[in-house]
Amino acid sequence: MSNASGVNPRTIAELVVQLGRIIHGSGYSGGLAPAQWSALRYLSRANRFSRTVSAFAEFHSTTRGTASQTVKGLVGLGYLSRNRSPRDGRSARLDVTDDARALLARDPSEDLVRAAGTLSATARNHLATGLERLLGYLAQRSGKRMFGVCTFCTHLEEERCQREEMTRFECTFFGELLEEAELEQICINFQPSEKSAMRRAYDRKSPS
Amino acid sequence: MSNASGVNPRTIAELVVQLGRIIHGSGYSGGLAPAQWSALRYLSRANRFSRTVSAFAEFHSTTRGTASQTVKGLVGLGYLSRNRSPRDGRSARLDVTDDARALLARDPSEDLVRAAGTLSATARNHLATGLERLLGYLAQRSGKRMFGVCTFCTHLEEERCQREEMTRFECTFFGELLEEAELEQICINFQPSEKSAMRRAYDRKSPS
DNA sequence: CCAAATAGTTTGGAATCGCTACTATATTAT
DNA sequence: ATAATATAGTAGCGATTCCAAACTATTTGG
Repeated sequence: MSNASGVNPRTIAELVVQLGRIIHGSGYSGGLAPAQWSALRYLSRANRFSRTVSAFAEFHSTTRGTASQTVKGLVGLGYLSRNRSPRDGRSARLDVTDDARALLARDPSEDLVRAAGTLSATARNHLATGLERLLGYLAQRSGKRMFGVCTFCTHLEEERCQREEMTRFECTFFGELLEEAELEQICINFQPSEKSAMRRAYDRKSPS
Repeated sequence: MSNASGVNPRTIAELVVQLGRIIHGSGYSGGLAPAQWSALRYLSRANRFSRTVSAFAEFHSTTRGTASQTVKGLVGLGYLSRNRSPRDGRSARLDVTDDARALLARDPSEDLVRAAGTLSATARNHLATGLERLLGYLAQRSGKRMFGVCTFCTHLEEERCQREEMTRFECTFFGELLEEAELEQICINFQPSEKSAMRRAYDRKSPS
C-alpha cells in the first residue's frame, strides 16, 4: 500500500546534502583539494568562452577572489596555463595541460559516476529529471545562472552548407563559428531551448 | 523518440556535484559557516546515543579533530551544551540549546527542502530512490556507515503491553527503552531492516 | 573625454581541513 | 591484577578555502 503523499521533502534535502558531503570529503586525494578538483573538472569541460576565473567562480558558487587563488595554485602545479586574451586585455583563458588531463582519470568524483552507472536507464532518467528541477528552482530563486551545453542552447544556429556534406554551427551570442566538438562543452551563457526538455532523450550517446 | 540507454551517468554526477556546491555556497549565512550549520542540523536530528563529536565527525565525513573545532565554536556561541556521560568518562553528549532551535528556522538548506516540496509525490519518490542508491553504493564502496532512523532499523524491538493501550520500544543494540518520539531520530548504529525497502511508502507523514 | 562596468589580483582574518601527537578512560587479553 | 590495545576527545601545525574589501588595469557607454 503506497502512500499517496510521497517522500517527505526534508528527506530529499537530507539525502542531497549527505551526498554532497561525501563527495566533498573524498575530494582530498591525489594531492589536490576539493576546490582544485572542481576547477580542473570545470575547465576541462568548458568551452573557450567560459574558461576564465570569473566563469569558474560563478560555476563554483564562490567569489572571484577565492577562485583566483585556487587557479593560481593549479597554475603553479603545472595543471593550468594562462593565455591572455588578444581581444580583451583584462581577460585570460585558462587551459588544462596534458598533465591535468592525465590526472583527471583519478578524479575522486569518478566514484559518483560509477555509482550512477549502476542504476537502470529509467532510474537515471528519473533521477536526472528530479535533480534538474531542484537545480532550476534554486538557481532561479537565488538569481544564479545555469550552465549547459550548446546543443540545448537557444544561441546555437545550425546552417546546412550548399553541398549537403556538412553543417556549420554558430553561436549567436558570441557571434562566432563553433567546431562540432565544442557543441558538447559547457558554456556560461547557456539559455535552455525547447529542445532541452527532451534533453534526456538526446543525451550524449552511451554504448548501444 | 526516447533513447533506450538513458541519461549519461556522468551527467548525473555533474548535477549532484553542482547541487552540492550551491548548498555549500549558501551555507555562509546567519553568522555561521557551512560546517556549523551541518553540525546543528545533525545534532538536532540525532538521538541521545548519537549526539557526540565522533558521531558527527563520521556523519559529516571529516576527522574528529575538525569536528571538535566546529563543536567548540558552537558551544562558545551558546548553541550547544556539553554534558559529560556518567557511564563513559571519555564521552560527552552534545545538546542543542533553545537558541539553536530558533536559529535552525533560518537554516540555508531549507531552500532545498522547499525546492523538493515543489516536486510531485511520484517525482519525490523516484528522486529519493535514486539518491538512496547512490548513497548506498558510495557508502559500501568506501566502507562508510549509513545513518537512519529507528523505525527502519533491525535493532528496534516492539512489544505490546498486557493492557493493549500502548507499545514499548527497545533498541537491542544499546539495550535501552525508547520513547516514541525517538523512533524518528537519526542513529549512528542504524542497520537497515526489511521494512526500509518500503521506506518511501511509510515515510514521515505529510499533510494529507 | 570621463564615468561606470568588468576581469582579475591582492590582502586580511576566519573557518575548515587532514594529519600527527597527545591525554584520559574503557576494554580486552594474558 | 596487569599489560596491551582501543576509543573519545583535544591541541597544534600548515595548507586550503572562504568572504569581504581594497586595488589595478582595461573596456564600454555616454
